[in-house]
Amino acid sequence: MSGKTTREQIVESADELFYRQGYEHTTFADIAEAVQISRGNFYYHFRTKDDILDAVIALRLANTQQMLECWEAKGDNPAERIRSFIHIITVNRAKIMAYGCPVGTLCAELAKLDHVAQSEANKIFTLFRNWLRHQFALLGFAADADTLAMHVLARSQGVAMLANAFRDEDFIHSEVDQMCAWLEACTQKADSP
Amino acid sequence: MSGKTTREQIVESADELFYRQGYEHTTFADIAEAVQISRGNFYYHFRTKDDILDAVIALRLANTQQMLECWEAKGDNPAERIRSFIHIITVNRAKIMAYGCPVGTLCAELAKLDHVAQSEANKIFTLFRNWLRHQFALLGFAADADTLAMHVLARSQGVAMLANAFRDEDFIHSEVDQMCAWLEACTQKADSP
DNA sequence: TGCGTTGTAGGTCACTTGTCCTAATTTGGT
DNA sequence: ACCAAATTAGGACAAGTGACCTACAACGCA
Repeated sequence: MSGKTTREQIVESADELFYRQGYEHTTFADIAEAVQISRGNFYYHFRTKDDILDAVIALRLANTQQMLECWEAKGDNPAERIRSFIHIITVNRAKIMAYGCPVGTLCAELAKLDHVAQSEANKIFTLFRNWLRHQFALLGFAADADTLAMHVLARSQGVAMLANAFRDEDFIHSEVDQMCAWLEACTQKADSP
Repeated sequence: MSGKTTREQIVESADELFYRQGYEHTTFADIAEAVQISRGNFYYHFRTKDDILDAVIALRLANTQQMLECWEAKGDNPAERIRSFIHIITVNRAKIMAYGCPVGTLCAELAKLDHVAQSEANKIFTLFRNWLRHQFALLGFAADADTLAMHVLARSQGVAMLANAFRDEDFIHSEVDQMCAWLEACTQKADSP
């Protein structure tokens, strides 16, 4: 059908299901039905459920890395790149209102399960963190770059959390606008001290 | 032993376990062991697991309501009360780093499970939201009171989320300080326009 | 064509989970 | 002391889960 291997299909379906239903609540039967293969079959591709989780996290890490590199490659200035990050929430608002942030909700779930893959999932956060820190450093905030990066990350997470709870699209736009205004004020302060 | 009824002990233990392990991952056996009663027994007190969840949410709603009323009763001005809210994160930082925000993580989990108690759990958020809105209204932000309330709520959620993922206490203090400074700037702007 | 590798299907197994039932025990009022 | 109600203990049950196994089909290569 599609040019993708069965393994890839499993990982992508699991990725989507883990996002929509959570890791623990997603069963082998769910994934098997989504991929339209026999239950027993995909023990050929993955030995345990944790192995699937590892593959899903690896996929998300790769996709995130790629997205960040894509933004990096574009000729925009760092401020514009940070705005791209902020607008992830706007672009994905429908899914975020329905299921929350994929990164945040996964890390939160794994923390509660005290799962071994916790640290691996957190690397997705670290990817964003380091990338944002780099952008802020380019803007001249050498000392505060990491603090600013964490600040942007935190506000995005908070917006995703409440947008999910209240299913409020106006709130998303309001907060995104505020964050962009804050960023504007930041950069102006850095330009003319 | 303690003056509490078995039912109260069950609800309190379930409350703690749901927070630490999540709702779905907590089993009847877990609760029974924590309360030191027979598994079969507490079907006398609760017919289903959902019933326990309802009771836990009701308890959290009551506790939250009481905390807010307590702050309301104190002679502090509204700005000081909002600061009390912000400092919940500081006071509970150990648990938040370990398990995240009790309200946020529960709402997020129930959203993924598409659970019927979703709307009930969200009422805890609404309690905070309305209370914060009221404080901002008292400060003179009639039109923007709700927006400001949601803003404070969102930032707190974001801090809790990342504090949990990165287990970073310094980050908590840094963000709390920033929020207090932001609040200070807000109120000064309102006082002398 | 034949054969070894790769992939798939369906069934099985041990275990856990929520739910329920019944018998025993405790408690409180008379 | 006695009895009815409230409470508890322990086990039973069906459903669902992750994990595993073996037989069969498909494919590539000689």
